[in-house]
Amino acid sequence: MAQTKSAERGLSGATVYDVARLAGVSAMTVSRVINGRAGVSAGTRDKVGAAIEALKYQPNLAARAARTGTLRVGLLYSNPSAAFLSEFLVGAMDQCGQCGGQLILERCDDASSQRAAIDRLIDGGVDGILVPPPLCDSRSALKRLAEIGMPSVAVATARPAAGVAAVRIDDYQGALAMTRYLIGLGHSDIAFIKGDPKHTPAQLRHQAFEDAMREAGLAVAPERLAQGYFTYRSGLAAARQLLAAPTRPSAIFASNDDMAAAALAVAHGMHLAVPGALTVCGFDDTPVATTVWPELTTVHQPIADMARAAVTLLVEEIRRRRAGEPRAAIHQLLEFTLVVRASSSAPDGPGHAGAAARAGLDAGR
Amino acid sequence: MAQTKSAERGLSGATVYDVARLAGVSAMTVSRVINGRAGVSAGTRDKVGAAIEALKYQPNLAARAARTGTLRVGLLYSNPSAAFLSEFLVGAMDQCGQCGGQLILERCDDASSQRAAIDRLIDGGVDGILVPPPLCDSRSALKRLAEIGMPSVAVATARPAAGVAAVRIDDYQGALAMTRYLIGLGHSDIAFIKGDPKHTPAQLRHQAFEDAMREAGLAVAPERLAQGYFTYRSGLAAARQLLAAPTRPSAIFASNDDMAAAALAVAHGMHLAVPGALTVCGFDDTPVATTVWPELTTVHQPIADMARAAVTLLVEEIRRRRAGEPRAAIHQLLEFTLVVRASSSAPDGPGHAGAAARAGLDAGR
DNA sequence: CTGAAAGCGCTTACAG
DNA sequence: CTGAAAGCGCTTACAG
Repeated sequence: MAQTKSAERGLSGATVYDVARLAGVSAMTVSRVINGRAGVSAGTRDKVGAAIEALKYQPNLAARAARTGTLRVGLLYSNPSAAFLSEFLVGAMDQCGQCGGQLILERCDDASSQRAAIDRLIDGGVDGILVPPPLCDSRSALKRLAEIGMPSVAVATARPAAGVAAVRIDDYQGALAMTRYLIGLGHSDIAFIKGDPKHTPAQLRHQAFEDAMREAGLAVAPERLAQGYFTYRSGLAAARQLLAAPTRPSAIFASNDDMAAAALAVAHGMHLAVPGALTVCGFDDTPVATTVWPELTTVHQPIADMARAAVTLLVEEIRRRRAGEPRAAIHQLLEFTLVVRASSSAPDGPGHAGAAARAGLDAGR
Repeated sequence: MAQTKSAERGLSGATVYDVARLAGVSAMTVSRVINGRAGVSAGTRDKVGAAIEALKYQPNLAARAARTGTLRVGLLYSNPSAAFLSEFLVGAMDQCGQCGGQLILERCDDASSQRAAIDRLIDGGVDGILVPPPLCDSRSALKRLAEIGMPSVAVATARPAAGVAAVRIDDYQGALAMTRYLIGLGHSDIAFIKGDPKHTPAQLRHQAFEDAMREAGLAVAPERLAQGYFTYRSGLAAARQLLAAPTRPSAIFASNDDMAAAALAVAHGMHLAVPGALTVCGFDDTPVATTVWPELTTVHQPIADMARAAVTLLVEEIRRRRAGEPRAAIHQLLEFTLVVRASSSAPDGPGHAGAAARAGLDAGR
């Protein structure tokens, strides 16, 4: 029995006491160094650091949690895309693991069950709550969390409520970059599929599209705009409508990947070569972007990193609450990436070569 | 400070001692009842149970882990579908939470990094490893885990290696049920898109299709079979090939949802109404099944439940190893469900009405 | 700047 | 069938 002890605790069974003995200090001091607390001389700090290295010491998170009280991080999720959820979970678990926190999942499907789900998390003793989309855009959910003073972080909402911490990319800049990229390729007649107006990113993405077009001196005719709702099916209808116009656009920018995938399906149905006859772009870089063919040019959101950042922000808010300090409510912006894949190219259909020529972009032909 | 104590531990700050006092027993006995250990009289058990109820007592997982040594469950994942991963994570985290275990994720992208990923998990001190697809079909990964005597559970592999515990659905019965359902609808000319031959479920699903057809006295012409690789793109090519045959089948059964979604896209491109002119079915019930339009009839795998079962099996294997008992290597089969959605119906194309009539199924027209 | 002591809530031998 | 005691590895007041 006794000989299995070290095996049960990974390869290095070292404890604070082993480190303390080797470094010639007390366990207390080791603890102080590990937790980066002030009031340790540089020399002592180095000695302890060396001992930790030598012993390959890793703190026992369970023991720490027993003393400190485990940080319980609640995650309120609601029918999100599986792609978003899996990446988000990977990032959140990773960061929770780093700080010995425990992640507790609670699902709520419709708005009416939000309150119940929040109550279940509270009953479960969570110290703070992560609110990914689409819940992060729900006024009532956020309001309830604020009322009970629960530390919380909204993730990927374009216009976070004041007073609530948030992590997101800049949807406006992302859509601006995509539109400028298309214009740079030589497209001047670009259609846009709008997202669900209830989700805040939809508005910013649309606004950025219009602004980038105006900035380039390009017009956006009403028939180049279609309303979608972020679903594949709504993308099907929107793309059919856009491509039924008397003259066809040379590119379609859909405000998420699901709708872009639908536009691709409609284009194939009309025997339009993508990207030759029609360029199609999405937003989010979800797995569907690399599932469909050709793979989608899109804007990548670093979801796992956003989750890690959200956990870090939440832990800080929890600390502040315990210390009696006011909320920090930091809004953190992460970098997006424009990912160019096979679904976009310079326009080259019969009606578009001229446009490209006018823009002086196909001089090489 | 002291008054925040109970707040830090959820609503009920009760400990074993509180329960013990109320029940008039010792903390030890409470512990025994909680852990379902034998050697407690029915009367005592009831008293303790009542006290737990009254105090809304919830065991402090961190404290338990500090004493027992946290169970560290490794999850070796490798570029799986996001849909699979998110559901799997939800189930695995849930079950790990129940037993105070900690889930540690390790990603390995290609076969060459498998060994390194396994070593990282071992260095991280995991007690056992969960192996979801496609890694569960990797001989080398499983062999390595067996060599070092690491308790492990393969998930969703159709033919688990002997000596390794496994959780799965019966792919053969699932594909048999789907084929019989199509035949029952009146289809007699059914095409099949095979999956990646490297993945074990692919073979069983194909075999079941052939067997169900034979059982009904129906022939499967060579041009009704196409090779796919579980990807959307391979499904596109396979469906084009199947639908280019001189006579068209009335139904296509793809051995996963991604390929069925591709078949749908090809059908739309050929202006074939689904399900009117062509029935399309998938397998797995991933989110794409409800993303595309019409939504796919498919076979549902209860992935979250499979993850829960896998964690339970793994914990048991770990216990056996610690107790010096031999591996149990249980193979657990979970129920699948045939989910009928809008992509399937009785055949009613010009060439197929006759077939249905012959089967006596459209007497109502 | 550093340490000896007490304790987090639970469970594991060991007794009865 | 039941319990008193010791201890998991860590950290938190309290001293110096």
